[in-house]
Amino acid sequence: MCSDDSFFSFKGEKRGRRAFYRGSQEEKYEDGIKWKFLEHKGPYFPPEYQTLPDDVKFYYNGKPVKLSLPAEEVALFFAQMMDHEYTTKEVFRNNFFRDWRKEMTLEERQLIMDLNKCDFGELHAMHKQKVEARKNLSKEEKLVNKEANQKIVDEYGYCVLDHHRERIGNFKIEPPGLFRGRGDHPKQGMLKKRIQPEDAIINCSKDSRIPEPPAGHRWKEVRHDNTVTWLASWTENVQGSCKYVMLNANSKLKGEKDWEKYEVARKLKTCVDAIRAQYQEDLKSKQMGTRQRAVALYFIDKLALRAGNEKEEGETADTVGCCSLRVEHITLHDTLDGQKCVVEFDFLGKDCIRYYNKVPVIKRVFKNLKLFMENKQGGDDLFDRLNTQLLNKHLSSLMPGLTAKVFRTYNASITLQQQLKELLKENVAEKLLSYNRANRAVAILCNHQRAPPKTFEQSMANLQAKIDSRKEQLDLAKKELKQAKKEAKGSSDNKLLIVVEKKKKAVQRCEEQLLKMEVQATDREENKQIALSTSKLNYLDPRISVAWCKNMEVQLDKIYNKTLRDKFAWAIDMTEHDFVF
DNA sequence: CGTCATACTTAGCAGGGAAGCC
DNA sequence: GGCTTCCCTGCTAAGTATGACG
Repeated sequence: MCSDDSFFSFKGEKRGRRAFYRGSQEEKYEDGIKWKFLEHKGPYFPPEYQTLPDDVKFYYNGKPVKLSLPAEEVALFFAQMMDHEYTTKEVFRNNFFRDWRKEMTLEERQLIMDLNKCDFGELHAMHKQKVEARKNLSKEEKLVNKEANQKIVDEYGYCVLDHHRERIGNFKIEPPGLFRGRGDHPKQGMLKKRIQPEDAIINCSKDSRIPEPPAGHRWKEVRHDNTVTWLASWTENVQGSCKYVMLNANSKLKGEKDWEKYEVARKLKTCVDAIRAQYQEDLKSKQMGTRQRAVALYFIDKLALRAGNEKEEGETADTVGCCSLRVEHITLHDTLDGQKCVVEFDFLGKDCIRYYNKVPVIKRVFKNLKLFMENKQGGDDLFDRLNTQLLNKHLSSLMPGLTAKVFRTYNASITLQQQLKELLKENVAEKLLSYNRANRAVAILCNHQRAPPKTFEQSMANLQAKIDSRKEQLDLAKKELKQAKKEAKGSSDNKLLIVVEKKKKAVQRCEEQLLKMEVQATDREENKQIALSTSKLNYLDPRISVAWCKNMEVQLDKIYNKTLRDKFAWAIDMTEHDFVF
């Protein structure tokens, strides 16, 4: 459907892909090779557990019990979380208690049989005290800590990859603790064990200085695999999944990958019409599987749903994406609020964020959905003949590199571009508001939510109070101006004329400040439950924003903070004002 | 051909510090 | 200059996607 012509050199781009390969030795490697040289110091391990002071005691059944070191460490994990709601949850407590008992000695295990008889009060109090003490450190003490941290970053936070010194993203091994899943996670409260060097695999060049394991330890393995980008990995015990130490987003390798992602999405732009025509056609297919695929694709395209891989039941919270939708997640309405063929979605997506939406769909989709739901229970798969592998196989046959998630990237970026075109404004504050509105339209499309800030109501009220007082001030300033004009009228006294000018300026300044605050209030209110940062970071082609800033004469740092400017350095470097996504 | 493992991107949240406010 | 607010950064969980394996 779409040819595989290279996507180099687009309008509005100073250079194409070559921008990443300045210098003669920096040509792109053969397929799958990620680097030729990689050197680093290995991951940084968290400090060992320090036993409790003698005066801080754990009590069981009212009696003080001196716990063994491993049991004590895990007890403290629980004690530290006691202000949090999930230590009251049944699943959390049970998982914790089961794993805690595994760390106990035989005697401890025989004694400590009931979590409800455990008193962590002193441990909890000690923790709170420590937090408080840390907060109250003097400026100098804080500076000392900061410098110590910086030393760790300097030593472990960088690697050398093909002649470039690069920042590592997460060079610290995750410390042990109690697993906190999102939503109703069946494994919440389980013990996330301490990782030892013996658990860690190191990846680096053969000819590099191999990182030294901490004294008295050895690595699980040292390998030299240049088809992957990670520097170290370990297996996490709660879910049994692999964790990786990887480069920072501002690295060349990550930037290149990011650029490629957006190029694939731009490629989709050139053939999305044909793909849409195709799935419209497929809605009529005689093959049930093809029709299901077409409906799923319709959702993914129109609603920016995620692909929806299968998940192992009981291992994670019950969340779904498009392909894994169940009958119980949608309700069909022949008519609703004056609209025809409305599908009501209600399901938990990634991170247990609720997706709730009422969407009118085309008739053929509606009829197919009715068919798919026939003779099924709520818990049955809506698309029983479809999974993400089948879907992606189909997509990659339509366009090289096309997968389900590309639609999210494409629709997010194209939405931003369109919205920015429509929302044209005069002054900088308003321009930024319209940028945020465009950003918000994308965040809504992608269902990027956040918990309303805890202090939201209060800070909103504070802002409103400020607006009110500024209004009063403005009224006053206007009156004064009027008065000054009156006095100056007919007079040629220069002093009076100067006063008039002064008052004019004051009114103007007041008006500007008022407008700024009102814009801020609107922006904040509209943003209450919406997270803009996720789409900015992951879905919006940065070249759109860079070009917009150039055209609007808005400083880039008004929309991108330092981290984002670093991450998108490639886009800042290559984008001209006439860039079109 | 389904299942599992692997690698990498996407996600929201907490805590701390810098910026903004009076 | 002290206080509050809010933004940034780090953290790590939770997705997507694909290739190996039996």
